Amino acid sequence: MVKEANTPIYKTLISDLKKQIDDGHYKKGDLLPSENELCKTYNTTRPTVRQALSELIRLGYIVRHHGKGSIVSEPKSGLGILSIKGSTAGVGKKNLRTQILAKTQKTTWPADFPYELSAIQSEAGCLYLARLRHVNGLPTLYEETYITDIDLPRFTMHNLEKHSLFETLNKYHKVEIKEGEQKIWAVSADKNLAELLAVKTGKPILHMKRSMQTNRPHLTIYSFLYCNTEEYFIQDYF
Amino acid sequence: MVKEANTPIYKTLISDLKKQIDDGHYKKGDLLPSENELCKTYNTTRPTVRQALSELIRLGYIVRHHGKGSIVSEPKSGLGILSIKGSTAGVGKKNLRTQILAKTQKTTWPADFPYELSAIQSEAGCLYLARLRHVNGLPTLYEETYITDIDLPRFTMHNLEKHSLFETLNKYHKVEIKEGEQKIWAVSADKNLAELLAVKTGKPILHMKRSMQTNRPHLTIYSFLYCNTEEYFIQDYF
DNA sequence: AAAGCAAACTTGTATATACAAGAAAAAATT
DNA sequence: AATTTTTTCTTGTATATACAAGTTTGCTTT
Repeated sequence: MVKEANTPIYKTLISDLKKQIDDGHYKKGDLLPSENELCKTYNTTRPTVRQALSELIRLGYIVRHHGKGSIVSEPKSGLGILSIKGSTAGVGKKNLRTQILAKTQKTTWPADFPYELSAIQSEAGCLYLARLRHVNGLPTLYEETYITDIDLPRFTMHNLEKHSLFETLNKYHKVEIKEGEQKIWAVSADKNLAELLAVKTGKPILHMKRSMQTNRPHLTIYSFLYCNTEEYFIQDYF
Repeated sequence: MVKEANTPIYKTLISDLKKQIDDGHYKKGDLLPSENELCKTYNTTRPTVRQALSELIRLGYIVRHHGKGSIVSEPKSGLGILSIKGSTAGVGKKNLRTQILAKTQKTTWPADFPYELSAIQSEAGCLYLARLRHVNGLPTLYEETYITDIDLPRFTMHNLEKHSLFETLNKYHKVEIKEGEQKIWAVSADKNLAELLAVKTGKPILHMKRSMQTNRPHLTIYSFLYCNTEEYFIQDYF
């Protein structure tokens, strides 16, 4: 990446420290250099250093302790990942089959898309896919996913039947979920849903609309899902 | 509320502005007073004002626009906080009434408690309360809460009708949610639920079981809730 | 050796100031 | 009247400094 001359000092500091933490130069529990040391290194003053550290706190990279210093903390992993669980235990890979109803394809955003899109996002278009997850042979979760199509070359060729979407995004494109928001409803299965999930019309179905920000600017993942929670349930961490 | 003399200026500013936004003095889309105006009002300097505004951004209360000002936006509450939203906008404090069905009381953990408890937690016992939230007069969310009873003196006396549980825990006991886990179902309203939430038996109801770790060791908050999502929905951030 | 104390760190809060850059309003020009 | 320019107001970035307060270290005293 070409660094612009006008990049603010505090932003340089943020990316430098982030990189060093990601690369393992500073590990979990390590103490970062003190604010005054960072001032010397970057030839700047404490308010500027603190501005950078505040951002790292927000991102979950560090915690600060009064009188002690900045301690590297675990970057939250698994954030935003939903898993299907049974009443006794988790659902293993053997019992889970993913059926692709619509292969990953480049399209334009739907006209009635329920989230506001930035100009850049609209311009970029999106990748769309629809999947149906079967647990022990039972269709349980229907999910439609929209991903901003920014800098994801050849993403459509990945086989998302065997590997999870988030795994693939992370492994091949270094995309990480930073934060997200979800809206949750309990709805009645209409005719379409009843057919998809093989339940009777009127059955309670869990419905979620989710938007997830990533470490890549403008790359947002949107997910709309319906889940039959009769036998299993949805679990997530925050 | 008794204000301590040593409260930092920026914290006063945060709570003042938060209050004015919550109370509707500043509405969504409104422009907050400029940083310089706030400096005059609070007899302080821009860095201090900006420290407060940064926190309000983090909390989702405002967005700042270079050259324009600070614009009030919909507050996204903190980690683990669930909020009830309507299809058009958030549910304001005016429209939300909290009815206490079981006052905060010290008890032992239920025998059939669905989460594993550590020895220390079992020993400590728990505080229990049950609440029913009405939105625009409609009973919408029934919630049972269990809190490990560790170092929370006189917690039972707080009035949780007017103030949120998390606010109270944070304000008076400096308890913060660090991380959590939630399980989600869509269930059918049984007779009991139907009566509580004033719906017909069989209506789809959102059910969640949540456990939340705090910054205090062993202090875990458990919440079991049922929500009628016909008119409103549940929203959370991660 | 152990306890208590002081010094030397650390981050937390705050003042005062300066200039850059984006946005909007006012003034000047066409 | 419409357009352009200027001014003014806004937030963004940064320096320099000061003292408060929590934590650790090492010294001093017992």
